[in-house]
Amino acid sequence: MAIDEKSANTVTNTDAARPGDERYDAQAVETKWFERWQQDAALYAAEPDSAKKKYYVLEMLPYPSGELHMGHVRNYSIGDALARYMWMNGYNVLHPMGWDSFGLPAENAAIKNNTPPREWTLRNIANMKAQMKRLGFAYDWAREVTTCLPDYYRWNQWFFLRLHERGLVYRKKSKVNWCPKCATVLANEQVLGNGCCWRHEDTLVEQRELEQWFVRTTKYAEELLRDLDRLEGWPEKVRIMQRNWIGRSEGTLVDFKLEGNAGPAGSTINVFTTRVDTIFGATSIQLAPEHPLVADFTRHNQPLGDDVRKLIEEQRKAKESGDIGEIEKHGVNTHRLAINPFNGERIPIWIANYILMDYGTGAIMSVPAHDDRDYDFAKKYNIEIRLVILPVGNDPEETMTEPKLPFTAHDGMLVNSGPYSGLSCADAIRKMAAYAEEKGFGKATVTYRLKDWGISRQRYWGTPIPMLYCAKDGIVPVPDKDLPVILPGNVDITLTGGSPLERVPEFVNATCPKCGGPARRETDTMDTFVDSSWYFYRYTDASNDHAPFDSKTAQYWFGDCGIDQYIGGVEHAILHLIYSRFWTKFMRDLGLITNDEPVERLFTQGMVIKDGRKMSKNLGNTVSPDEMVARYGADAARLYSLFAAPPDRDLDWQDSGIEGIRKFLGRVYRFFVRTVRTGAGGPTPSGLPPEARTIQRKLHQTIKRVTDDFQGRWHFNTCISAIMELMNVLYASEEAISRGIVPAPFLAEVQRSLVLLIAPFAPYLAHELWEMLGEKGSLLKASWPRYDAELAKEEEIEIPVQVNGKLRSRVLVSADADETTVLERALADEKVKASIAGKQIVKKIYVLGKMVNLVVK
RNA sequence: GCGAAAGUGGCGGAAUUGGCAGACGCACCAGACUUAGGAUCUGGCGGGUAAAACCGUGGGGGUUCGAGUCCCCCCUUUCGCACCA
Repeated sequence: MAIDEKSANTVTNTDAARPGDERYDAQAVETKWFERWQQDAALYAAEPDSAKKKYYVLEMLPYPSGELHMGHVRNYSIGDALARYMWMNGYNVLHPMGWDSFGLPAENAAIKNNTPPREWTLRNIANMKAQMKRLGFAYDWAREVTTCLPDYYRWNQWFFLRLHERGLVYRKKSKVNWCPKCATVLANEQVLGNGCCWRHEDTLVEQRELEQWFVRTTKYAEELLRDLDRLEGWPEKVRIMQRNWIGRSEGTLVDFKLEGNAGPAGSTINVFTTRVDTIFGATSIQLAPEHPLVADFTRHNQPLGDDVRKLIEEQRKAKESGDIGEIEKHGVNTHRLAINPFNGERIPIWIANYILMDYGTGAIMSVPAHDDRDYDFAKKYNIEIRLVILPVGNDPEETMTEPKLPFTAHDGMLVNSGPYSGLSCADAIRKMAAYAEEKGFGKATVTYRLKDWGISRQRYWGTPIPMLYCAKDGIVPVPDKDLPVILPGNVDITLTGGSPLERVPEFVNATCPKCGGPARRETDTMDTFVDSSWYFYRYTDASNDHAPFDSKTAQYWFGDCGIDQYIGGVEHAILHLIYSRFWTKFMRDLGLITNDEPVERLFTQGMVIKDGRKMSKNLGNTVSPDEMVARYGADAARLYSLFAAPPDRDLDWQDSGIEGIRKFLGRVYRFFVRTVRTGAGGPTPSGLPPEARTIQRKLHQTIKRVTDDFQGRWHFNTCISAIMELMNVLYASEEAISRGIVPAPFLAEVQRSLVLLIAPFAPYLAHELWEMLGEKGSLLKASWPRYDAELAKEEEIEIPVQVNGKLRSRVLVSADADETTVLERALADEKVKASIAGKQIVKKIYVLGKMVNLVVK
């Protein structure tokens, strides 16, 4: 039946022959409210207001692929429920949305459909925005950020210039994936497991060295690591992942001189080790195949050069296929010697496939007795294994006896180590590092796994890097006044080689701002992670055209601790969230903001699974939000995505489940249709009849459960169960209600509270019911219901009685009954009597309000 | 290999602090209403039994009056990291 205000507000036919026919027409109701909401653009607007407490709730912005998927719906349903809850609690809520709209898929789509990336992207945005609006998400669209538009990306360029001024961005040669058939650069994701191009499955991808721009994220490595301890509102999992990614490692750098004429005169091999205490046990040096010295060794040694090339190839393949770590260890002996600076010993220099050039110094001292990998290698090539650490421990049997090799524990004692013999490992590390530093051949140091961030992309659809190359003045930054450097349209992005922008003379040819002569523009664009590193600051002041944002405004919304609640997928635990943290620290040092961290609380929601696998287009097991909205309505789709599992866990999508939610919404609606009496307000009378008291108790229990979950653990699935239970109680009381036993003002209070409770989860239905109740004000401005602990209390409770820990009976007692009374009642119970007959009670346990346990013998 | 999370009915899941295992929902079964029911309302629903007893939270031990929850060992799944020197 079609819903209009008239019929909804009328006392509905309780004597209808077929009560089930009062069906909830979700489409009609949702369309009505959808249209109303479209007419009020400022519905969810927020402005800084020092009189109110702010709350910044943010969901990760989507890539505009064209369609929302269920993962999005779930993510935004969580954030929207929270935003609405905070609104109803009187907070000044900032809840924005935007588009992470640069990136490769737009270029692929352009090639496939012959559509310019910009057009394709903006069309997708329009579609997804419409989907979001139809789902009823309460975003302040006036703050929409679209990263591919010049009013946003000009500030990427502005930040790039600031980084450049501070030496935080630099140029370095680096390897990129290059497909000879495509004649272009590939992203890592476009290189298949077998090392071939995704478009040419028979063509091996090559590595090419190109000059690229790097952001010096490592400058903040220490702070990024240290501040992780402060992020108590983040999942431990994410903090661990970031800690591992940063990969701080304390150790010692030691120079080994080359003997005789090995290598260029006076050259040394710089080794990084965390175990300098084992250096007297070093029996070889191992170099990464790509170590710079290797070229010297192979220059006049053809066979060695061939072997090294094999090692390089092996390593590269293993890295690409992801099973580096499992490949068989191989190496070649250079037959050169290096000198251990601690004891003057000559040890052979090898080149090995298990040494990585991009960690430490690309060279290690090999101590087979005390390292698993070195041990394997030494066994294979018959290199000496020399024990220099003995175990010391609580067990005298083990102490100072020869351990099973390799012995890798680092709480032992040194032996065979000259003057250091007898020291503990920890002491030896300190003393040996100090000695190395004093003698000038080494020092204690810290290395990180974290690398500087390469941001150059040989791609079209990204932010142009604002740099110029002048024959006379070299590398020259574009002056601020010339920003933005606009990304040209009408660019041929078919894969014919090189960066697409190189083929646009109007773009490439520029004038040097220093000398006025001709200059060539940088044709690489920025990694899209730059866009998402600071977008949430832009939301605070999205249309600012003279700065990325106003500092004061940003300060209001970020406060000291950042975004109050950030919600997104765990797949962004590392890259996006490390870059964002870096960018925040950089902006703080720039004086733009005062917070040290961007996000105070982070919530990572689980994936949406169907038929046991992640929902994805490739697997063909997707569920379309549009279809769900058309069949069940937005409320049902949202409610189900919250009901089916706790939000931090994976959600197993079942079509039959959403059906159940649809029924529930109808049940709520029908209850209102049958029971709402207009003008039934007024204070709830005291001394309610028992039928009403039952409802009141359940109501207050429900408010408590839902409120507690919002405040704490966010298990919205149990919130919704609680509301369902309340509905069940109301249905059970329907006779009392229709007979007028439940006082009308109290019933009105129940109805009002019920609407407020479901408002964060099912806004369409909530608004319809709110109106049905005759409420005029905005539902978002209504106050969240409060519970009264006294009213929530049960008057009578059922106490289970156990005998020897086994449930034997239950007794009903008043809630304030004391121990004596409860035990008396328990002992008087027939079933209890029967099970303790002939036995002696040795102990009586009563847990207040919980249970009785009688221990008998 | 290292680290993290998880394992509960036919299914999704509840049990927040050591205290009635299976809330809520799906599916299923029965009843009511009905010209009709794929609507609606009500009831039932871990295994087992005539009813009880008894058994039951991946497996095995343990602590406790009492364990899904705590401790030890093991198995499985998922995720992250991984020759990181």
